[in-house]
Amino acid sequence: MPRTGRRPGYSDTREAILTAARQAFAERGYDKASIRQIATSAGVDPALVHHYFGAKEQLFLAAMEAPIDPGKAIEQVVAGGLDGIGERLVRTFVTVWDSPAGTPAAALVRSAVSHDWSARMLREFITTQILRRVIGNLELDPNEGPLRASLVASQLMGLIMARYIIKLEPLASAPPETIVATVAPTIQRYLSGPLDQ
Amino acid sequence: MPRTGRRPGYSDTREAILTAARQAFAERGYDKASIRQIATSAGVDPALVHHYFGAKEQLFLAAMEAPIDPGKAIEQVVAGGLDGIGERLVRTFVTVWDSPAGTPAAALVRSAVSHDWSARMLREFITTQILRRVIGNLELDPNEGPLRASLVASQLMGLIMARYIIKLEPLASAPPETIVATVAPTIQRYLSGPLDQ
DNA sequence: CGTTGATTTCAACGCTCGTTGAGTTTCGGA
DNA sequence: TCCGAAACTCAACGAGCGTTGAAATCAACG
Repeated sequence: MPRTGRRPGYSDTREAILTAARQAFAERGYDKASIRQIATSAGVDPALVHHYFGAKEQLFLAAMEAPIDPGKAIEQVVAGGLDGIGERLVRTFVTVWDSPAGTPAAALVRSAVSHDWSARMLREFITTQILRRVIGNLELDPNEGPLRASLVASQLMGLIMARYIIKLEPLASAPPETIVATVAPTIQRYLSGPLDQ
Repeated sequence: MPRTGRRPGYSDTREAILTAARQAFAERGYDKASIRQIATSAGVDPALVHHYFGAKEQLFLAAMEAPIDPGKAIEQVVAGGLDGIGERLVRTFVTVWDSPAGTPAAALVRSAVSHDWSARMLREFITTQILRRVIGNLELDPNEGPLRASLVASQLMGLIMARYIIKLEPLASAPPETIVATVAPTIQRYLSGPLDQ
């Protein structure tokens, strides 16, 4: 029974590592997530992780790459135009975050707070992948669009922090409908209301 | 010229360590801030930090203890009653965070995301030191009060994240008055408006 | 002036981490 | 069937961390 060398039969090790990495990054953030623990959790030697993905940063990028693609969700939300967009956005948002798809996103947020280039990544991601599309599709006034969009981002990031990271009650356990009912008007006003009232 | 032993003359080493610690915790969060680097930044040996404050957790507590006391600020904000509280709250909030007093608060937030008991601390702090006082002083309906308060917390935490941590533009460089004008109505509605519209 | 205690540094322990290079096993095409 | 490449592990390096115990120096009080 060899303890080293290639294993017999088909093997899905690469995906196993990615899955373990996503969960680790989501639960602990970039810095606290360790390659050694990711390897253990994938039933593998740490060196194998390095063999497949190279340095830790590249593993992080690989783990984030596939699962985060908000393109279709944004299109659906934005398709209906400004009317009722607050409700559609918040409902989609909470649905996604309450689902397993929220895991890698949580990883980005957790990492962004303590890690400099994770913060840069998140900023780039938010602006180029989300805000820009929203602004473009909604045809907002170019003078006000960016501010409106970043206000939306601030409320949604606060929702993430309160509900999923800090777990502030009663927000953390409130049913999705409560969140939608209370937060949607804020988003609606940030996008379509007068900015100073 | 001795390299060890007590230094001649008066010494404010204890305070120097606390100052360095506050800045380090604020810039890097609990985990990444290292005692060795705090010591270096205070011009001191790491062992001296331990001599004065004990373990790292106690140093963190000591660094947070004095500077964070929102009692008076809250009283002023709340004193005027529900009318116009959104504007007063956001203005006070931004003023404090734009000032040096924002440093230790940023430390708490940064640490809370990656560190479990920092998150617990921040949650306790927000609920007992802030939300409870706000709810009590404003005499909110006990059924709605906690939800209203945690919605306020979510928007304010999102503002922190977007403006001070991620530095999302144009929010990060917007003048305080813009923040007040745009965010205050949200806070006002969370506190005094109908919850579902 | 001598002694006690506070202040400060030094050297080291034990730990975890990311990363590396060499070695071992299996697969798959020629 | 052979052989190169892919998969995989082992052992180790070097760095940084929190923490510790002992020693050195100075201040203060009798």
